[in-house]
Amino acid sequence: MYNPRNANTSDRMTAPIIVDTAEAEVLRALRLRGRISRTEISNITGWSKAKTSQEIRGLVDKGYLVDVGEGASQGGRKPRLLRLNNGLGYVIGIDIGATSLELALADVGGRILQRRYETTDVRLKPEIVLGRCRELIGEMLDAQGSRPGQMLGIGVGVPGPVDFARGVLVAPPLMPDWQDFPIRDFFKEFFPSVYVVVDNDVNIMALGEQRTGDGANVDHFIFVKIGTGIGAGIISNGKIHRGSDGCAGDIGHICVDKDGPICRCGNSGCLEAMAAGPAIVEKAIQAAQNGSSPLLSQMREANGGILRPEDVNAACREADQAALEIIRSSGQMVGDVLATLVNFFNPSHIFIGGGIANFGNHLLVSIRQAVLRRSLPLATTRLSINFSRAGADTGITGAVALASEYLFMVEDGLHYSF
Amino acid sequence: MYNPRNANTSDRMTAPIIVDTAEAEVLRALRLRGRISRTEISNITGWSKAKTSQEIRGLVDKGYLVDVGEGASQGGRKPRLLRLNNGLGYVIGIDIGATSLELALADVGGRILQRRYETTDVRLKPEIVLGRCRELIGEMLDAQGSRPGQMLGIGVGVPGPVDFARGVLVAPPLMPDWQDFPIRDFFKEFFPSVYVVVDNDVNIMALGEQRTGDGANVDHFIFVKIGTGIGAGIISNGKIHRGSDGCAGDIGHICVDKDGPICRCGNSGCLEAMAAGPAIVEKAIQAAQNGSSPLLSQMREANGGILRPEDVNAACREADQAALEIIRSSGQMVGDVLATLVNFFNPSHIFIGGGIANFGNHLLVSIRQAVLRRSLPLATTRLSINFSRAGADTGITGAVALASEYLFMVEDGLHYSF
DNA sequence: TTGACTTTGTCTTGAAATTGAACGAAGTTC
DNA sequence: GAACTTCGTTCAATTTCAAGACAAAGTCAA
Repeated sequence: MYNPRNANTSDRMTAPIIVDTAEAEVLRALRLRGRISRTEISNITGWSKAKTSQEIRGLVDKGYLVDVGEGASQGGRKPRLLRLNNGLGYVIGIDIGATSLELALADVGGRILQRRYETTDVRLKPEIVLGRCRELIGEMLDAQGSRPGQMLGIGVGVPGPVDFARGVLVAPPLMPDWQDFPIRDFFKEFFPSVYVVVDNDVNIMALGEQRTGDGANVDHFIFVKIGTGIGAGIISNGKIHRGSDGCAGDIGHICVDKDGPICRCGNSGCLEAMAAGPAIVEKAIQAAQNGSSPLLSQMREANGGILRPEDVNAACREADQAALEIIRSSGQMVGDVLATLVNFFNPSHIFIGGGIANFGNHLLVSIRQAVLRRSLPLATTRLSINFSRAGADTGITGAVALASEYLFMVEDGLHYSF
Repeated sequence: MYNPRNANTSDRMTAPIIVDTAEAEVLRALRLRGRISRTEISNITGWSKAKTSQEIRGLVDKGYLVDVGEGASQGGRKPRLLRLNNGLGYVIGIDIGATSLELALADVGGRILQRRYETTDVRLKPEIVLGRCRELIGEMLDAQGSRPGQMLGIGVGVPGPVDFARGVLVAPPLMPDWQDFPIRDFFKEFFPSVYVVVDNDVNIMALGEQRTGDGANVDHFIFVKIGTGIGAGIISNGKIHRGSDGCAGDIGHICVDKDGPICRCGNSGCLEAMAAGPAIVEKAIQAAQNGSSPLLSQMREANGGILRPEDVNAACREADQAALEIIRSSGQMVGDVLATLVNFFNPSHIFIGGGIANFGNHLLVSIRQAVLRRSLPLATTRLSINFSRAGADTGITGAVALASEYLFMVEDGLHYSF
């Protein structure tokens, strides 16, 4: 195991672009709109036209903003629209899953320009997995014809509890070798001028939903990932709620049945052990064996004795009763837990994502039913529960968003603008 | 029932004292410390000594701040300490419980100067209960020798879900007649220049814990009230989390046993129906009847056939096994729910308050055990679970804190300073 | 006691930040 | 095509702010 005493983990994140408070406000206004005129910025910030004009000239001179032509007239002279200079450089998003590795190279506006996908095993040593990430980053930069210094930031999502301030994993059940491994420094060694942000995989999905999905402008929502494990990303007041130890949202090990099967965490009857991907497969195999589902049995034989969650999904589409019951039961367990969380947290939206998220409406309906049955009416009348539209892309989108989140930093070091 | 169409509910709260951004910063620094020198304010705000001096002169001239003499020397000239001018006026805190009414008159610094306590029945019409509050406020002001205009704000805590922005109760199970009743306007009619803030009773307890209890400087905590009902106040990032409909923290109706007794909310096996005061009494009566606790039986006879939660508590102190088991079982149910919430929210502290909160360590120990057994180690290693030190005073303290919370308002109307 | 050194708070002054108003450019509307 | 709008810049006037000088009050050690 990695020895943390040898690590030189940098507790302080450094952003590549330092701006002053006024510039940060312009950038914040910019993010609200995407493309924006000077007059609009003046209205949003409350500054005089003179100051706004001057501030923007500074930002354009530094190359952070570019003029992108005229906008529609409001009854007078057409405004000149500005946006972030995409030529400023690139950011990298990395989504590390239990069995896969996904990377994207994007411009500072968050538009993805290149992607890489590979299968891997996260139980391997971090040097191996992250080393491969470094290689792939190099590949993408080369393909982009990038000059040194054009890569500005890296956002990494990992499937385990993260101490966000230090950027390390803490007691990750899935990947014990990663405990306290200084992910940030590992990348910084190769790309010294780049800042690196590490977060939980579900948190980045929530961030992705907020930035590029239906979570925009939603104050309070929960993003639930159902895949090999189950986890939640919490947006409270428009910001990720990480809790006091950075492990908020770890709902996979909530107890749903005291007499349930033993989970890998040691307890019995955890939500994850009863409703996530492996549990679904397990039940499907039983159904295939005991003859209650000839279809699943047939699929299993065709697959060489193996069943995957996708097969159960396919069986659902064929209206296979056993498969439907498996999914319905998973949805109900997830929904029962969510009902508790809805009463407690009162979000306006719940987004479901992860590998199981494409399982069509059977899953969604049973989740909704369970939540509505057990939550307070006041909390559910305006509650929306839906799949994340970004689907399988939510993770990588969020990783890119995480990277661009900390691109600009206010000089006092306390507040992040973007 | 009150007809909301006739109401003229003012959606916008108006604070009696409007300050500019700079003044608000001084007041914020003041709240951090209580009494503070100009130099300290200069350090906290980052302003030059000149600006600080000038800003404070303005606040002293307006009468908001007063000089309270010299502080201890730091090796040179003694600083002159400033604090909020308590002579500025009074605030009123009102804590409305299911069966009781508690009011306090405090100075703007939150120091309670007078108190009133009465039993009532909250199921009565709001005009009756709130009318009595108005009378008691008048009494206290008279006793204080107050001039008109000296009362600045009222903070009201009510036992039900509150739409905080509008200051009205929404679908309150305990008090249906209060639905949409314009509490704010009811007081404003009598005290026109006063602002009124209404919030859930548990939220104000959380606020009280944050202001005058052990919750100071704690970023994320949950305040759990166990009394006639069970509810939670959530502090996320130092602020009350009210959720998207204002009903966050309503954990009393989380299901702990699908086959449990019917709750007044209509569902079965709610935490509140199984572990709160009435359930404890119910179990105690059974124990008294079936002979498993001679002590409880004896107490019941002495009380004229009635048992109260306090009696069960007293029996616990006498090591009565049946009583201990009742409390242990309540604690475990509360703890099981809290375990879920700890995994989800990852607070660093949980404070237990309400009528059952004086039940000594038996309750606390069983809650702790249940939480530790079912929560993630990472979330519990630094978690503290304790009774609220303020005890029975947390509610009224919080109501006063709520009133003083919105005493000063920044002129842009968006940010509250204090 | 005395003299050197600190801390606190005020005041003055010059520099920097910010605004208001004027103005030209560019469009719309009737 | 005249009158009115909107957009953005320029420049002088004003406001804001910080640095530094200074006086007051106090500590500390010889």
